[in-house]
Amino acid sequence: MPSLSEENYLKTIYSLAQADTGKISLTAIAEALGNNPVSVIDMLRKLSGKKLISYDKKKGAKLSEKGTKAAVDIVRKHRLWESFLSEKLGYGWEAVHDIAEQLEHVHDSELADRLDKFLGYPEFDPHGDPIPKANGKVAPTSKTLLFDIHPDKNCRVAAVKDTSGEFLQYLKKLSINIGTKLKVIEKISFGESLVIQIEKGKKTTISKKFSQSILVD
Amino acid sequence: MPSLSEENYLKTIYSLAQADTGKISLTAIAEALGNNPVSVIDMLRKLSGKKLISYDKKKGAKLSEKGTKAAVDIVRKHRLWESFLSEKLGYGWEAVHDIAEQLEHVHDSELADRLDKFLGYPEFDPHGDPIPKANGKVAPTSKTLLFDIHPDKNCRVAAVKDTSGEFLQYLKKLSINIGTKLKVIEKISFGESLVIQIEKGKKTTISKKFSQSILVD
DNA sequence: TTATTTTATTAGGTAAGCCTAATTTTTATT
DNA sequence: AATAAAAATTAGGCTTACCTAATAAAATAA
Repeated sequence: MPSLSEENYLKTIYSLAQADTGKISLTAIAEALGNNPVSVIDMLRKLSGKKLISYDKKKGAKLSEKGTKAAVDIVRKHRLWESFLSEKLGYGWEAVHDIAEQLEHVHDSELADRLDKFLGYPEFDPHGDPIPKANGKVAPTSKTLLFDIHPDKNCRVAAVKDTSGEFLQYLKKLSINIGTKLKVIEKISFGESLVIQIEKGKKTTISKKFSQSILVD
Repeated sequence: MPSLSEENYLKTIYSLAQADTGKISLTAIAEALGNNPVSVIDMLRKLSGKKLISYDKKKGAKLSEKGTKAAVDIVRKHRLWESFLSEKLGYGWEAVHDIAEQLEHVHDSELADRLDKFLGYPEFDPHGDPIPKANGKVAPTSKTLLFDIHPDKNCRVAAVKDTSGEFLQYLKKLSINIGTKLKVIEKISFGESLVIQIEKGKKTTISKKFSQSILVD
């Protein structure tokens, strides 16, 4: 049984793979987890040893079949718990993530399936992400340009189309990462800019060009 | 915020205090947790440093006000989750304990209260134990040990003092649940065992130890 | 009271999962 | 190709929460 840390690494590698931004490098994982790359290399070796991933300096990290299974399982639990927190306990969508991050690590062979049944087999979590089925099937996520999102909708950064330092620097400055949740507040026709809210915090105005370089789902 | 381990120590000290078997010694705690007494002394010093307990070789361990609060909070979460698992997810009462042991450590300032509300403010968990209220009040248990019941008296299983899988498995085998009606047929002085009748059915001989792990009213 | 057993404690060690500092390797720029 | 920058890696350390082995202190039995 993977440890809590191992599960978090698997989950992170899984979402980086989903985001499809090419090679999953040490630094990408380190950044996503807020860890030091040194810690990451240790863990990748451990996960390799357990045949949950393959890792190669050149090719980066990649989940094995076994690792994918484990990761999807965690994602399933995460999204089911998010649904529970939102639908049954009345939490707002911005609150559910952190609690589900804890709940997803609870181990029991029947828990996810019972919860799924109790919730009426929901298709999507409160953020609109598909909930993996018990058999491991995940509905494909269609990615959209941030620019095309309608106001008041919540979304999650899935990928970026620009890899220039300038662009990434700006993302960093705004604390936007893969997985960061955004809400489109307003679309300003004049000047074609967008007002967005980043995670739970600050509202920021971004340009059309910028919003067309970010893919969300 | 106490760590997972710290929380487990607080909870253990709390239940040893409830059980009221005198001094809460190092070895008693070690036994309850399945740890080495050496590990226990380390942790007790740590908890003392945090003013969650007092510890003295002679007097044993004792929760401070702050520690009691923390312990009751964990017990509240544990019993609420047990109720959820039993009532909403349909788990059997022997299965809920282990899962609740994991769920009780999920941290969120509102979670317990929201869960409580969702469950309709239940008074007792599936094992018949009172669920502490949000203000920290715990209903007193006016229950008697099955062992102390006089022959020929009828009683009803109200709670169990042992939540080990082994014990609960045995209860299951005897078809004893919360609410099951028992009649004490005979108390055998030699060997200190008890002959009881379960519901209207079979007569069974049980050990002193077993009869001291069942609370009836 | 002395011997024995139980309980508490010290000393030192381990694994997991992090870290900083320094170094090597790879990639990008001039 | 030479140089600079970025990424990967090694070496060594830290904290938490455990452990064993050895010793001291206290309680119990002879």
